[in-house]
This record gives sequence, C-alpha cells and structure tokens, in this order.
Amino acid sequence: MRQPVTMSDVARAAGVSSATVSYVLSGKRPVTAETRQAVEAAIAELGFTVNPVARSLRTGRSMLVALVVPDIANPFYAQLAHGLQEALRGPGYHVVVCNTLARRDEERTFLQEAVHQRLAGVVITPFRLAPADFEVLSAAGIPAVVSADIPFGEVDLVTPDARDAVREALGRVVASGRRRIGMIAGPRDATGGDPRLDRVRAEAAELGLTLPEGLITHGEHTREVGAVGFGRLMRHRRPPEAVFCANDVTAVGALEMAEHLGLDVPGDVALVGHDDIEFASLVRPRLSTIRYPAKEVGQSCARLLLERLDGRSERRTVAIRARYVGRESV
Amino acid sequence: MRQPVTMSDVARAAGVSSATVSYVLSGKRPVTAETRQAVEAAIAELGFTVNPVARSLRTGRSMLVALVVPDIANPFYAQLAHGLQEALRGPGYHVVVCNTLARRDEERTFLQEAVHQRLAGVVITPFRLAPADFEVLSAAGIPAVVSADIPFGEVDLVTPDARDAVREALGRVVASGRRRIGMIAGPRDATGGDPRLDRVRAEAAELGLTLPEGLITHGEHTREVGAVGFGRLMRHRRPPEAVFCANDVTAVGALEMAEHLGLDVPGDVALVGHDDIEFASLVRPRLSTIRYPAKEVGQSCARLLLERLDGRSERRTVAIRARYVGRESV
DNA sequence: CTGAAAGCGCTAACAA
DNA sequence: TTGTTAGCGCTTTCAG
Repeated sequence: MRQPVTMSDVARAAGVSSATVSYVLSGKRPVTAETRQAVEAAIAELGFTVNPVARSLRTGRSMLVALVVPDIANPFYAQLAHGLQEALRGPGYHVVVCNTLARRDEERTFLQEAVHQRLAGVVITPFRLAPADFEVLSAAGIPAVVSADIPFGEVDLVTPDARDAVREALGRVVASGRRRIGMIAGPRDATGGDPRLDRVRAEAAELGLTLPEGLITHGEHTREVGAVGFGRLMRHRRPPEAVFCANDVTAVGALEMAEHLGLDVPGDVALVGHDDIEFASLVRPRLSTIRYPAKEVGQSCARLLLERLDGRSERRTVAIRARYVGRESV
Repeated sequence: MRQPVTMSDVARAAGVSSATVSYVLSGKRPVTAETRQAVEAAIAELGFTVNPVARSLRTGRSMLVALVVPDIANPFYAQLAHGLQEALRGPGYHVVVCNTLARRDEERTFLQEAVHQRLAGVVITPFRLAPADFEVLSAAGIPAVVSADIPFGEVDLVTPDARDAVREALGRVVASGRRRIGMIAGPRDATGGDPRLDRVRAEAAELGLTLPEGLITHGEHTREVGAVGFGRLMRHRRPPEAVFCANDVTAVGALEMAEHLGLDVPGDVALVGHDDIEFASLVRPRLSTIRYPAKEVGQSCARLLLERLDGRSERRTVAIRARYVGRESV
C-alpha cells in the first residue's frame, strides 16, 4: 500500500511551503510564475492530488451531492440521475443516491445525513416531507433543489409546465367521444397533495367535465398500484371511458390489467400516462402520455444547484414544458 | 446557521473526555455503565452525530462506495444500484454513482478518484478496463467487486451461471425447428471478449450447431445497436432463424426493427435476450430471455464488499444461476 | 477504566 | 509575494 502523497511532500519537493502549494492550486493568492512552475512540476512528478476529505474537514463542505428519490430503479429517476450526474461531473461533483421508498422517515434521515456529511447540496423529489423538514438543510447552509410539480417551501424548483399538454390530451380524448374520465392518481397523503390530479381536474373543468369521485384511485407509483386501481375503476357501475395516470409506471400497470380483463385500449377505454419513460413507447398499445423529459430535469437540477453554489441567493424556478405525445392508447 | 455539535461538546456535557465519548460510540474499549449512560444522555440531549468527514480523515477511509457502470439509466444497472444501495444502507455505507459510458478513460478516472476520495470500496462492471488498471485500488487497499460474466484479475466477482439456461434456450429454439442462429453480441473490444457470445457458441456446438460468422454483429448495449444489428442480420443472404442478444436492451431494439421490417417474431425469426429487465415482459411479443436478476446481483456485490471490509482476505466468487424465461419471442 | 494529546491533510488568517 | 501556524473533529496511542 503506497503512502499517499500530501501537500507537504509537494512543498518539500518544490522548495516552498505547503500554503504556497495550496494557493497555487486554488489561485486564491497571486503566485510568481517561477514558484507556480516549480510547484506544478513537483505535483506532476509526485502524482499528487488533493485529499478531498481533508479539504472537506477544513472547509466544512464536500463535493458530494445527494439525490434523494423514492426509487432509483424507477426509469424516471434513473434518467434524472443520469442527467444530474453528467452535468455535475464537469465541475467535479459526485452524486450519492438515496432511495427513500417514498417514506417520510427515510426522506428525513437522508436530509439529516446530508448535513452531517457536509454535502454540497441536495436534489430531492419529496413525497412525504413537510417544507419545515428542509430547515435542517437551510440551517446548515446546504442548498437544495426540489424536483416536483408544485413549489415547495423556499427552495429552488424544477417543475413541469403541463397545462397545455394536459389540455391537448383532454381535447383528444373528448374529440374521440369520451366524456367520462377517471384517474389513477398519486398517493392520498403525499406532500402538496396531488398536482397532477388537480391539473387534470382543472383542465377538464374548462371543457365542462367533472371527474367523478368514484373514478379516482390513489396509490404509490408502481405497476401493481396501477393494475389494481385500473381494475377497480373498470368494475365501477359506470366505468370510465378514459383514464389518466399520474405517471407511466402506473399506466403500464393499468395496461397490463386491461389485457388481463380482456379490455381493448383504446377501444373500450383510453389511457394517458405522464412522463414518457422509455418503455411508454414500447408497450402495446403504445402509451399516449404527457412527456416530461427526466434527463433534462436532472440537468436543470444540476444547473440550479451549481448556481447556488456559485453564490446566487434568490430563489429560482425552472419550468420545463411538458408535451402531449399521442400514440396508440387514446 | 446552527453550529454543529462536536464530540467535545458531548464530552463536556457528560463530564468526561472526548476520548471516552469516542470509545462509547465505537465500543473499542470497556466503559462503565455509568459513564456510558452519562455519555448517551448527553448525545441524545445535544443531538450529536459524528462528523464522518473528520472520522474519514483520521481513519483514512470513508463510508462511501462507488458504483462504476456504463449508464445508470440502463434498467439493469438501475436495478443493480437499487439492490446495492439497499444492502449497504444498514451498515451505514452510501453509494456514489459513476457513469462511464463504457469508456476506458472514464473507467480509469473513476478508479483514480476512488482512491483519492478514500472510498471504502468499488463495485464495477468493467467494459474497457484492463485487469492491471485495478492496481491503483489494491495499492491503496481499496476492495473492489466486479460484476461481470467472467473472472477479472484478482478481485471478487459476481457472475451469472448461465450454462443450463443457455442450453435450455437453444434447446427450445432447435425444438421449434430452427438451426440457423445469429447473435447481436457485445462490443468487439470489450475487456474479456464476449463471454455471452462464447457461451452461446459453446452450447450451440454441443448441439452440433455453429453460429455463422456473418450472422454475428457487435456493438454497445443500446436499442439503436440492437436495431441496426438486427437489420443487418436479416438482410443477410441467408438470414438467421433465431437471434440471441447479449442483453435485453439490444433485444428490444431488435424487436423494434423486426416490426419496422414487417417481420413476425417468432414466426419469421425467434429472439432471445439476456437479463430479463423489467420491460422484457412488457414489449410485444413478450421477450424470451435468460434471466439474471439485477437487484440480487447488486445485493451480492454488497455482501462481498462488506465481507472484505470485515477482514476477509481470500478472493470470492458468487455465481448467480441464470434461468431461461420462455415467453413469446421463441 | 479514563484522560491527555498528537496528528490525519488541508485552508486561511496573520505575519513578514 | 511567501511562510508560519492554528485549527477543522475525530481516533488512538501512551500514561495514569
């Protein structure tokens, strides 16, 4: 086990003090060309790289960013992670994945840990968290950016602008002669309620339609939940003619159940998802959905975070325009 | 910004030295019940948690594990990440995702960084890396576990045992009257060659079959590559009657191309994938594939790593039995 | 069984 | 323009 090379090794080799080495690296103080060269030569020769742990201890801040999401295996979050990591890589940050399973205790624990670990920042999709839970972060001066459908406390936000897309989706549904609309919505107790349900409701209202209460089910973002929810809706005394889903994972579950029940989509019932994850276009019928590009979301989260780390102090929101993608399920 | 609580704060509150606090926490030295209680009370009251950064600086090792894979958005790796993170969570480790895009320079950079960051360990699926590239890790005493189809240098390994599964798949293919077999294989220049191709070849040989050279294409693990490769095979003077794919992502690409070309699967050509990622069962026709459970792979990687961190010094291999899952594409 | 103190490698006053 | 030095918060000898 080779001993790591430290700054004072470099300093000795270059005939300067370790402070000078530090300043050559950081550029926080002028250094003559000569010394700089000597130091750089020594660094190259010894193969020195700073010890980020020591640096973090000293500065009280690391180069790690936490990504706190329900489940990294969910394709939406996996893509988001990809975009985030890619955009953070250049500036030297690394991404730590934290799976919360959408549980509040886990969400809180990870925020706690972020402050203990002196992380540089946190990117989070809160599910059960209260805005007040963010205080631990702000108290510690750790910037957070939230990826969610509605504003959340005082932190930066990346959010879909889905109004037109939902309107268009509803327009298509109605144009195909369906007026009885149901929804497989998110969990009933999620933070901030259910903005996607609200949005669909609001746009439906614009068209003079009301979603019957009995045609709305709630649950986590899993195929299972989608399947069960869809089954419930279709067993209703007066089943829906079209079903919106809060995301594509539940929509795929619904599709599976439709097949299981021998129902034709879109013949018997139309189906609209949200997100446009990769397999939305792979299932049959191909899923019509409200596209919200996960990778781009991740990149935007990165940008917002980097700006903060760069000193921005006002709150910012990035709205990403969602688009209706009409495929075969409507 | 609240000042963090340190060990000496706790020590002062409990009327002991900070060393004692440390020992209460680590249990590396006996402590009377009294002192322990006093310390624990102080910890609880002040809400103290150790500063992992300081600990890492002192011990020269952090609680971070790097997961080095081509692309976290690939469902197989996303699942693997999930299993890994879950299994590492209990013992207190965190997972840092590193996307290499299957490029050697990136793979090497991440290993380098792992040693600079004093990471606890590395879990990696090497694509272009040479076994010698691992020396930086072993020189720094950082354990690695490799997830790959064949042994790799001297490090711990999680690997599929796919012999029977491939044999069964080939058996089914042959039983359905097909003898002309092609393959959409991995990249030509990947580390360790292409074990999945080798395996299919070997089992085919057992049945007296040879894969014609002209019916083998190579490429990265993307849908695009699968589609293009499949197109090429089917344009062959004597196209294959069955095509094996090195993984399900390329297989899905192949399926898309089949549809595009108006080819019936399995009527015109059978298709077999590898891995059984979630959407293998969602596409149409449902993909027959050689199941290798990604999440379990992640968990096994975690186990192997934890054992190492716990002091094991002999090399270990975990073989996970792959199973043929017959669906509609054969 | 417990305490004192050194030091991990770095940064940032403070001096020169 | 450069050097000296005091810690960041912890672990771990070495004394007691």
